[in-house]
Amino acid sequence: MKLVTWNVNSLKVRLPQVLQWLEMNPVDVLCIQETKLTDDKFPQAEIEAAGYQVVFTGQKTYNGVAIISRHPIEAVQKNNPLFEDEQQRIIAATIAGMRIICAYVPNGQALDSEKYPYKLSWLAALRDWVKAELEQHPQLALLGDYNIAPDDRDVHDPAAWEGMNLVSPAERAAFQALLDLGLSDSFRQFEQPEKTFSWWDYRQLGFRLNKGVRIDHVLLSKPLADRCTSCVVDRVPRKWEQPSDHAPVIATLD
DNA sequence: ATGGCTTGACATTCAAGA
Repeated sequence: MKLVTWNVNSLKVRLPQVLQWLEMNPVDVLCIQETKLTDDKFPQAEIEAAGYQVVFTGQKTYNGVAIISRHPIEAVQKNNPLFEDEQQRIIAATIAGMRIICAYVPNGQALDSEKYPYKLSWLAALRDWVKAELEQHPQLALLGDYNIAPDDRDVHDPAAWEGMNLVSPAERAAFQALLDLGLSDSFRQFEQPEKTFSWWDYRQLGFRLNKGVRIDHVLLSKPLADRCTSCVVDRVPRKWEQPSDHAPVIATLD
Protein backbone atom coordinates (compact mmCIF):
# COMPACT_ATOMS: atom_id res chain seq x y z
CA MET A 1 0.00 0.00 0.00
CA LYS A 2 1.54 3.30 -1.11
CA LEU A 3 0.21 6.64 0.17
CA VAL A 4 1.56 9.82 -1.40
CA THR A 5 1.31 13.58 -0.95
CA TRP A 6 2.34 16.03 -3.66
CA ASN A 7 1.75 19.77 -3.96
CA VAL A 8 1.52 20.11 -7.75
CA ASN A 9 1.35 23.96 -7.95
CA SER A 10 -1.39 24.14 -10.60
CA LEU A 11 -2.93 20.92 -11.89
CA LYS A 12 -3.69 22.68 -15.17
CA VAL A 13 0.04 23.01 -15.81
CA ARG A 14 1.11 19.79 -14.07
CA LEU A 15 -1.51 17.24 -15.24
CA PRO A 16 0.84 15.65 -17.81
CA GLN A 17 3.49 15.25 -15.09
CA VAL A 18 1.00 13.80 -12.60
CA LEU A 19 -0.14 11.22 -15.19
CA GLN A 20 3.46 10.48 -16.16
CA TRP A 21 4.44 10.08 -12.52
CA LEU A 22 1.47 7.76 -11.81
CA GLU A 23 2.45 5.63 -14.78
CA MET A 24 5.96 5.28 -13.34
CA ASN A 25 4.64 4.90 -9.76
CA PRO A 26 1.38 2.92 -9.59
CA VAL A 27 0.41 4.06 -6.10
CA ASP A 28 -2.77 3.40 -4.13
CA VAL A 29 -3.57 6.92 -2.94
CA LEU A 30 -2.19 10.25 -4.20
CA CYS A 31 -3.20 13.39 -2.32
CA ILE A 32 -2.54 16.58 -4.29
CA GLN A 33 -2.62 20.21 -3.22
CA GLU A 34 -2.74 23.58 -4.99
CA THR A 35 -4.79 22.37 -7.94
CA LYS A 36 -5.82 26.03 -8.50
CA LEU A 37 -8.90 24.84 -10.43
CA THR A 38 -12.62 25.33 -9.94
CA ASP A 39 -14.50 22.02 -9.91
CA ASP A 40 -15.94 22.56 -13.41
CA LYS A 41 -12.39 22.73 -14.80
CA PHE A 42 -11.04 19.67 -12.94
CA PRO A 43 -9.58 17.02 -15.31
CA GLN A 44 -11.64 14.16 -13.88
CA ALA A 45 -11.98 12.24 -17.17
CA GLU A 46 -8.22 12.24 -17.82
CA ILE A 47 -7.47 10.88 -14.35
CA GLU A 48 -10.19 8.23 -14.59
CA ALA A 49 -8.88 7.21 -18.01
CA ALA A 50 -5.57 6.45 -16.29
CA GLY A 51 -7.36 3.91 -14.09
CA TYR A 52 -7.96 5.99 -10.96
CA GLN A 53 -10.91 7.40 -9.07
CA VAL A 54 -10.73 11.01 -7.95
CA VAL A 55 -12.53 13.43 -5.64
CA PHE A 56 -11.74 17.12 -5.43
CA THR A 57 -12.70 20.54 -4.15
CA GLY A 58 -11.28 23.70 -5.62
CA GLN A 59 -11.58 27.40 -6.25
CA LYS A 60 -10.29 29.96 -8.70
CA THR A 61 -6.56 30.85 -8.68
CA TYR A 62 -5.62 29.57 -5.21
CA ASN A 63 -5.67 26.40 -3.09
CA GLY A 64 -7.68 23.35 -4.20
CA VAL A 65 -7.12 19.73 -3.13
CA ALA A 66 -7.88 16.27 -4.53
CA ILE A 67 -7.54 12.59 -3.67
CA ILE A 68 -6.64 10.20 -6.50
CA SER A 69 -7.16 6.53 -5.66
CA ARG A 70 -6.83 3.11 -7.25
CA HIS A 71 -9.49 1.83 -4.80
CA PRO A 72 -13.12 2.89 -4.25
CA ILE A 73 -13.54 6.25 -2.50
CA GLU A 74 -16.25 6.56 0.17
CA ALA A 75 -17.57 9.02 2.77
CA VAL A 76 -16.07 12.15 1.21
CA GLN A 77 -15.77 15.23 3.43
CA LYS A 78 -14.82 18.61 2.03
CA ASN A 79 -13.27 21.08 4.46
CA ASN A 80 -13.14 20.98 8.26
CA PRO A 81 -16.67 20.96 9.72
CA LEU A 82 -15.27 22.69 12.83
CA PHE A 83 -13.76 25.60 10.88
CA GLU A 84 -15.69 27.85 8.57
CA ASP A 85 -13.38 28.57 5.65
CA GLU A 86 -13.99 29.83 2.14
CA GLN A 87 -10.56 28.53 1.11
CA GLN A 88 -10.63 24.98 -0.26
CA ARG A 89 -7.81 23.30 1.65
CA ILE A 90 -9.10 19.94 2.92
CA ILE A 91 -10.67 16.85 1.42
CA ALA A 92 -11.07 13.56 3.28
CA ALA A 93 -12.37 10.13 2.33
CA THR A 94 -12.43 6.50 3.43
CA ILE A 95 -10.35 4.27 1.14
CA ALA A 96 -9.49 0.59 1.70
CA GLY A 97 -10.55 0.86 5.33
CA MET A 98 -8.35 3.90 6.00
CA ARG A 99 -9.47 7.45 6.71
CA ILE A 100 -7.39 9.58 4.31
CA ILE A 101 -7.18 13.33 4.95
CA CYS A 102 -5.56 15.54 2.31
CA ALA A 103 -4.64 18.97 3.69
CA TYR A 104 -3.12 22.15 2.31
CA VAL A 105 -2.13 24.12 5.41
CA PRO A 106 -2.07 27.91 4.95
CA ASN A 107 1.38 29.28 4.20
CA GLY A 108 1.24 32.07 6.79
CA GLN A 109 3.50 34.37 4.73
CA ALA A 110 5.28 36.00 7.71
CA LEU A 111 4.89 36.22 11.46
CA ASP A 112 3.59 39.80 11.24
CA SER A 113 1.14 39.00 8.45
CA GLU A 114 -2.58 38.63 9.10
CA LYS A 115 -2.22 35.25 7.36
CA TYR A 116 -0.10 33.93 10.23
CA PRO A 117 -2.83 33.93 12.93
CA TYR A 118 -5.16 32.46 10.30
CA LYS A 119 -2.64 29.64 9.82
CA LEU A 120 -2.42 28.98 13.57
CA SER A 121 -6.19 28.97 14.13
CA TRP A 122 -6.63 26.78 11.04
CA LEU A 123 -4.11 24.30 12.50
CA ALA A 124 -5.81 24.36 15.93
CA ALA A 125 -9.14 23.52 14.28
CA LEU A 126 -7.46 20.80 12.21
CA ARG A 127 -6.15 19.24 15.38
CA ASP A 128 -9.59 19.26 17.02
CA TRP A 129 -11.21 17.71 13.95
CA VAL A 130 -8.50 15.05 13.45
CA LYS A 131 -8.89 14.11 17.13
CA ALA A 132 -12.60 13.45 16.52
CA GLU A 133 -11.88 11.60 13.26
CA LEU A 134 -9.36 9.35 15.03
CA GLU A 135 -12.01 8.27 17.51
CA GLN A 136 -14.17 7.05 14.62
CA HIS A 137 -11.35 5.85 12.36
CA PRO A 138 -8.38 4.31 14.19
CA GLN A 139 -6.68 3.73 10.81
CA LEU A 140 -6.04 7.30 9.73
CA ALA A 141 -3.48 9.04 7.52
CA LEU A 142 -3.06 12.82 7.39
CA LEU A 143 -1.16 13.75 4.23
CA GLY A 144 -0.36 17.13 2.84
CA ASP A 145 1.61 20.31 2.50
CA TYR A 146 1.88 21.42 6.14
CA ASN A 147 3.97 24.52 5.44
CA ILE A 148 5.88 23.61 8.61
CA ALA A 149 9.45 22.29 8.85
CA PRO A 150 9.15 20.34 12.13
CA ASP A 151 12.83 20.29 13.07
CA ASP A 152 16.11 22.05 12.27
CA ARG A 153 17.10 18.89 10.36
CA ASP A 154 14.30 19.79 7.97
CA VAL A 155 15.85 23.13 6.94
CA HIS A 156 18.91 23.63 4.72
CA ASP A 157 20.20 26.56 6.80
CA PRO A 158 18.55 26.58 10.24
CA ALA A 159 20.44 29.68 11.39
CA ALA A 160 19.21 31.74 8.44
CA TRP A 161 15.65 30.49 8.99
CA GLU A 162 15.50 30.85 12.77
CA GLY A 163 12.19 32.28 13.95
CA MET A 164 10.88 32.69 10.38
CA ASN A 165 7.60 31.56 8.92
CA LEU A 166 7.57 27.74 8.42
CA VAL A 167 9.85 27.14 11.44
CA SER A 168 8.50 29.45 14.17
CA PRO A 169 7.95 27.91 17.64
CA ALA A 170 4.16 28.32 17.42
CA GLU A 171 4.02 26.48 14.08
CA ARG A 172 6.23 23.69 15.37
CA ALA A 173 4.05 23.44 18.48
CA ALA A 174 1.00 23.06 16.21
CA PHE A 175 2.76 20.25 14.36
CA GLN A 176 3.69 18.60 17.66
CA ALA A 177 0.04 18.89 18.77
CA LEU A 178 -0.89 16.72 15.80
CA LEU A 179 1.75 14.16 16.77
CA ASP A 180 0.40 14.27 20.33
CA LEU A 181 -2.91 12.91 19.03
CA GLY A 182 -0.99 9.69 18.47
CA LEU A 183 0.17 10.35 14.93
CA SER A 184 3.64 9.46 13.67
CA ASP A 185 5.76 11.44 11.19
CA SER A 186 6.36 8.42 8.96
CA PHE A 187 9.51 9.97 7.46
CA ARG A 188 11.16 9.97 10.91
CA GLN A 189 10.34 6.34 11.60
CA PHE A 190 13.37 5.48 9.46
CA GLU A 191 17.01 6.38 8.99
CA GLN A 192 17.11 9.09 6.35
CA PRO A 193 19.80 10.79 4.29
CA GLU A 194 20.81 14.12 5.78
CA LYS A 195 19.36 17.20 4.11
CA THR A 196 16.31 15.49 2.66
CA PHE A 197 13.75 18.14 1.68
CA SER A 198 10.40 18.27 -0.14
CA TRP A 199 10.35 21.89 -1.39
CA TRP A 200 12.98 24.02 -3.09
CA ASP A 201 12.65 27.64 -4.21
CA TYR A 202 12.43 28.14 -7.98
CA ARG A 203 14.84 31.03 -7.59
CA GLN A 204 18.61 31.13 -7.13
CA LEU A 205 19.26 27.50 -8.09
CA GLY A 206 17.41 26.33 -4.98
CA PHE A 207 17.06 22.73 -6.15
CA ARG A 208 20.50 22.40 -7.69
CA LEU A 209 22.09 23.69 -4.47
CA ASN A 210 19.62 21.64 -2.37
CA LYS A 211 18.51 24.75 -0.51
CA GLY A 212 15.20 23.28 0.59
CA VAL A 213 12.86 22.57 3.46
CA ARG A 214 10.87 19.48 4.41
CA ILE A 215 7.29 20.70 4.73
CA ASP A 216 5.26 17.92 3.06
CA HIS A 217 4.42 15.11 5.44
CA VAL A 218 2.62 11.80 5.83
CA LEU A 219 1.35 11.39 9.39
CA LEU A 220 0.04 7.96 10.37
CA SER A 221 -2.06 6.72 13.29
CA LYS A 222 -0.54 3.90 15.35
CA PRO A 223 -2.12 0.95 13.47
CA LEU A 224 -0.84 2.36 10.14
CA ALA A 225 2.53 3.46 11.52
CA ASP A 226 3.09 -0.12 12.70
CA ARG A 227 2.58 -1.29 9.09
CA CYS A 228 4.82 1.40 7.56
CA THR A 229 8.01 0.02 5.98
CA SER A 230 9.42 3.17 4.36
CA CYS A 231 8.89 6.86 3.68
CA VAL A 232 10.86 8.59 0.94
CA VAL A 233 10.93 11.81 -1.06
CA ASP A 234 10.95 11.24 -4.83
CA ARG A 235 13.18 13.98 -6.27
CA VAL A 236 12.80 12.71 -9.85
CA PRO A 237 9.86 14.89 -11.02
CA ARG A 238 11.53 17.98 -9.48
CA LYS A 239 14.18 17.54 -12.18
CA TRP A 240 11.69 17.49 -15.05
CA GLU A 241 11.05 20.52 -17.24
CA GLN A 242 8.59 23.02 -15.75
CA PRO A 243 8.35 21.15 -12.43
CA SER A 244 6.30 21.80 -9.33
CA ASP A 245 8.48 23.34 -6.62
CA HIS A 246 7.44 20.41 -4.35
CA ALA A 247 8.39 16.74 -4.64
CA PRO A 248 6.13 13.76 -3.85
CA VAL A 249 6.50 12.07 -0.45
CA ILE A 250 5.72 8.34 -0.54
CA ALA A 251 4.88 6.19 2.48
CA THR A 252 4.74 2.42 1.96
CA LEU A 253 2.64 0.18 4.22
CA ASP A 254 2.68 -3.61 4.43
C1' DA B 1 19.10 45.19 -1.79
C1' DT B 2 12.52 41.90 -0.14
C1' DG B 3 15.64 41.38 -5.39
C1' DG B 4 16.08 36.31 -7.40
C1' DC B 5 11.09 32.16 -10.28
C1' DT B 6 6.41 30.46 -11.33
C1' DT B 7 1.42 30.75 -11.72
C1' DG B 8 -2.92 33.03 -12.64
C1' DA B 9 -5.81 37.03 -13.52
C1' DC B 10 -11.33 42.05 -14.90
C1' DA B 11 -2.93 40.94 -16.84
C1' DT B 12 0.18 44.18 -19.82
C1' DT B 13 1.66 44.75 -13.45
C1' DC B 14 0.20 42.64 -9.32
C1' DA B 15 -0.56 39.08 -5.59
C1' DA B 16 0.89 34.86 -3.63
C1' DG B 17 3.67 31.13 -2.86
C1' DA B 18 7.44 29.28 1.03
